[in-house]
Amino acid sequence: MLDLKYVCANMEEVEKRLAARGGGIDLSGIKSLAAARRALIMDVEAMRGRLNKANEEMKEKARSGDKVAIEASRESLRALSTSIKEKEAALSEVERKLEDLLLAVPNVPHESVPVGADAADNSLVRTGGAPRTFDFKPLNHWEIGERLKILDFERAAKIAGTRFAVYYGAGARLERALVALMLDIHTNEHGYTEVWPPLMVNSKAMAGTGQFPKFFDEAFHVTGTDYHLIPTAEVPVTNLHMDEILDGASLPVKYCSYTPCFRAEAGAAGKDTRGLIRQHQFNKVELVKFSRPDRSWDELESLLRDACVILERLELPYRVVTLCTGDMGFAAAKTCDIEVWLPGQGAYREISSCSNFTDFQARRARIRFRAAPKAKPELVHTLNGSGLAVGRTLVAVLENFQQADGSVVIPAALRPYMGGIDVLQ
RNA sequence: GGAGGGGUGGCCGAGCGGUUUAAGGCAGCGGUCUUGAAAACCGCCGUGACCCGAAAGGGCCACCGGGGGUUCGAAUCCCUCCCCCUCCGCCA
Repeated sequence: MLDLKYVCANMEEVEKRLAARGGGIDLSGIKSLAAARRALIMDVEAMRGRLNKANEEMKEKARSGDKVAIEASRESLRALSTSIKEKEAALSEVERKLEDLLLAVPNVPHESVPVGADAADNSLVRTGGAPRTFDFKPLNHWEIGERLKILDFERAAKIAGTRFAVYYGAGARLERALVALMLDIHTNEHGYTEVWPPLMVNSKAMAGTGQFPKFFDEAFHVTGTDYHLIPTAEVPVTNLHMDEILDGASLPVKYCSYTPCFRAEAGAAGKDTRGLIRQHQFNKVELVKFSRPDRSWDELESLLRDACVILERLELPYRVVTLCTGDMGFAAAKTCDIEVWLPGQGAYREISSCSNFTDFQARRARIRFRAAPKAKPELVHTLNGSGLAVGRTLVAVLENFQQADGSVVIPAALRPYMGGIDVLQ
């Protein structure tokens, strides 16, 4: 959520910068509602002040036991009290409308974000590692997985549906090894605290990070409850500090969290229908940071580096791109994607998305900090990024380390986690 | 699932319709005293919206788990929801 005062004071500027995201965003309703709100607040406060004063006098009358005087005042005070309630009802209606509008407005892109319409306009930051050359035609990961009998999409469809997978044997082990490797690196080397959160959250948490109300249909919901399956650990972990005022000295707070993630993929019909790339359920190790506002852009850089380390340890070629205005998510001020090279597809595919949300989520979830012990609370900046998407990492390992005979070599960094398995065959 | 007991400021804890501008204590901050520290004493010590002001600051209103109601007036009474604790039942 954007700051109402900032929006009203910089209407044209905000509209112009939001327009770069594409899709018309009309802020005019916000300005008029904000003015109406201010007028109503002034009215209500003045009336309440009068009522409070009159009640002080009532207190005196009650003490002196002057029943006649009390009865005389009662009539007019009842009328005042009633009109206050009416005015307050009007005020809360205006505030509700205002909030509905504000909750639907995306974050303002940072100055450094390239303006563009879609993924084609994203800008390359750098590449890491070079794609290996194959002297045979590299297979897709689902072909490799099915041949090795470690992936089974048909039986997954039988028990669940499309966009699910079953892993067997060394495949299941590989998924688990990747999770362990990622968590070990982030906790031991990068200073993150591991978090194991609930996999279902309430709608307040979903609103805090920006999934609700706008993207309700992209999540799975538990019928008859206010529980919603998390689409990413970002949701429970960021909202851990909802309604809190953090000690400035504790920042940055850095969490990493392995969780399954659940996504309805409502708008993705026909996209990546085969394989592990786009599943209703997938594992992810997520990095989440709470930062002082003046440090958040540096924290985004280090978050990005922390995620890249995993790819480097796994000897997987990747590149980093900055998403353009048209390709960014709703809550982000800036997003850098890490894309891994997939020889089976002959393409770089997203494996991590690292974003600075500035104070957008913090305002929704009321996550603040005090710069000094007696200072006024300020909103923190929240950041997060995948470190990494585990299923897609497994895809990358299978495709990049496949051999001509159909086997897959386990990258050295992963072997300690594979219980003696060096090659899948 | 059943039966009870609770949710008050960073924490503990009073309050049970108008002496509350939320008592008191702890922690924290500033000061006096002291060579220094401790102790003692004094002061400060919540959040948010809105108004005035260039600012420093001042004013005003709201907030005692959330929402609603009764009343001239609600932390206090009523309804409802949420959460926590204890016991019982069931259970991975």
